[in-house]
Amino acid sequence: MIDKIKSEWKDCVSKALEKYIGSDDFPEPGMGVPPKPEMGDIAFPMFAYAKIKGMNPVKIANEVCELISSSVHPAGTLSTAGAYLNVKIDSSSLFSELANTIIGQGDSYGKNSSLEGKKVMLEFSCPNTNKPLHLGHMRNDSLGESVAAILKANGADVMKVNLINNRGVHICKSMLAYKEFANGETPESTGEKGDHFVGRYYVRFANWSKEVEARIKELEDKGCKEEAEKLKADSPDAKAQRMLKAWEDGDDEVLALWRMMNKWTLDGLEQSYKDMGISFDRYYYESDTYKFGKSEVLKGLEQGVFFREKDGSVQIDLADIGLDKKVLLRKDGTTIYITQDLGTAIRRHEDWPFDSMIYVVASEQAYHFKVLFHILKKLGYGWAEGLHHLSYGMVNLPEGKMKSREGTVVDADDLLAELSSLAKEEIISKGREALVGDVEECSRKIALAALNYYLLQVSPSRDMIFDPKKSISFSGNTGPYLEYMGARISSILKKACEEGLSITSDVDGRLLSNEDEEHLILLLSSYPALVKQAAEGYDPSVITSFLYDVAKTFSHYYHDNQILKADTPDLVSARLCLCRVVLQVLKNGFALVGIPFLESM
RNA sequence: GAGACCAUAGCUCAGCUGGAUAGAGCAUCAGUUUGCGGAACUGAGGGUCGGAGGUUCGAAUCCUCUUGGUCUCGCCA
Repeated sequence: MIDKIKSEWKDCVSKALEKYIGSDDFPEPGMGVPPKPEMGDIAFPMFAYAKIKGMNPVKIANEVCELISSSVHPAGTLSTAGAYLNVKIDSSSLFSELANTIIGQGDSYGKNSSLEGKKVMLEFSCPNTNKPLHLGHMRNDSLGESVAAILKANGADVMKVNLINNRGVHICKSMLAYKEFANGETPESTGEKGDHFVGRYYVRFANWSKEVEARIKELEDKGCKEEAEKLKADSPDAKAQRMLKAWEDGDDEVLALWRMMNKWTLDGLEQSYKDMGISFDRYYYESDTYKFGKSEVLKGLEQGVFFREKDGSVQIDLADIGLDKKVLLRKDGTTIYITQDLGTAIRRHEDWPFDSMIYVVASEQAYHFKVLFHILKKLGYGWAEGLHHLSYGMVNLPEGKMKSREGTVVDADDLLAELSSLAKEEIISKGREALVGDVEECSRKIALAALNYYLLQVSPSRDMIFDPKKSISFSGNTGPYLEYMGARISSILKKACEEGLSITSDVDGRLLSNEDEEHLILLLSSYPALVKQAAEGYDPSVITSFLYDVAKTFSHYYHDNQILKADTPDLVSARLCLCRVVLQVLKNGFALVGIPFLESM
């Protein structure tokens, strides 16, 4: 609706300029937004025409303004400010139509069909089965889940997939430590969450390995070369390598242990996903795809896309994209990371022929994806053109980077629990337990809002600093602030119902004529275009900043204007209707960025 | 050495398809409740947009160079 008005005005200005300049050979008028709302809603700078006419741009603005004003033009008021031609849209006259649209479409307001019929596969999270999720995964998961929601809102058919990294020598490490030290304990027997249980053994392995390394060095220093060699041959790392071999050879005992521990971790991860409101449509496991990747590489070798090095390894020469050679199969024929990813990509396209596939993966893997996409194209897969790496920066702590060795990794479950308990304290200190009903559930939803909003409001490409203690405050520009606005509006609407007022869209929109009201109307009507924009850039921050803008404006409005006790019944109705549509749009936006809506908090 | 990404207020971040006086939040200081939720609202101080050139009527935004940071360039994943 607002787009239509804008383009009408653009045409109008364009036509006026044509008349004024006396030819149609001039640049299209640029459109912007004036710095202050009272100056208008659309701005047309006239600088570009100064040169053509050889005239002062301020004069041009004034004369074009007169030209338009004196003839038929779209609804709105023209004014000039320096070299700018500003249009003030009569937004209150838009309100009736806007309110009808929003109320009529409800949860669908903002959705569009620009990606109708497009199949988009979205890969994110991709944990390994050695350890629980940490803060880095949370950024990944927030982004993945949000981009999926945004693409869906644009009509795309989205398939969310997770690739579980459940094979390799690192997996052997936790298994080995378990075998060595567990004495048969299980997550059930210790009451631990499965992923944390397995993670503990992974850490145990690292310490064990370090101890043995130290002992080897000690022996070497003492000159006991033989004993040192003996210990080295039987070191934890050597054992892990042997276990990997046994595993790939199909050793029953190793496989049984792997299945058991793998399940423990996956059950734990599943619980975390559930807590974080994350879900997947399909899981892929590296254990299933690596062999397929190998056969694809061998096929490519036959086609001459790859070559076999003298030592027997299979490689590709990437000179055509300015890169070096890259190994695809080791000389012993075993696969590496990229081999598996090749197999996984091809298998996925067979399973579900997507138009595009987005990998949500940290920016440190940019090289990997560049090579991967290139190889798939070389193999002749046309769909490889639709592959995209949505790269995001690291999450660092105020003290610096997270390091598992130094124990500074922020655990996802712990963080969520900490945030929930902060929220709970807040609820209790305000004495709102009775109001919110299920305190635990409400706290969790506040924690999720805080987390998702914080993670999504930063541009994906940037590294970010996350201070678990300070960065997530519940006041200011935060997820809980947005939830709070939702709760307050809900509360007003509830009160209105209790007072027997009906909330309809059949109101006189012209009564909504103060600055905040006009601003809100324009904001709400711009929402559908932003949903589209967010999808084009795979960028949830478009939505988060919009939501903040709406909440902030409403907050100000609400503070300065009475709603239920407005001067006349008609004004009460109009304002209630405004509340209702603001709430609806907030809710719709929340759904795109992982902010749970709360009626009370 | 090569490439990618980043640099904006004390801190955390917006703004970047070129437009008017560069914006939020936190922190600091000062205010606002006889009103529907104070997790709120208002105001103040705080900036040579890393630096230097260039393009342009106009540059935080585009180009070049430069400085600093992070990451990558594994037969690890």
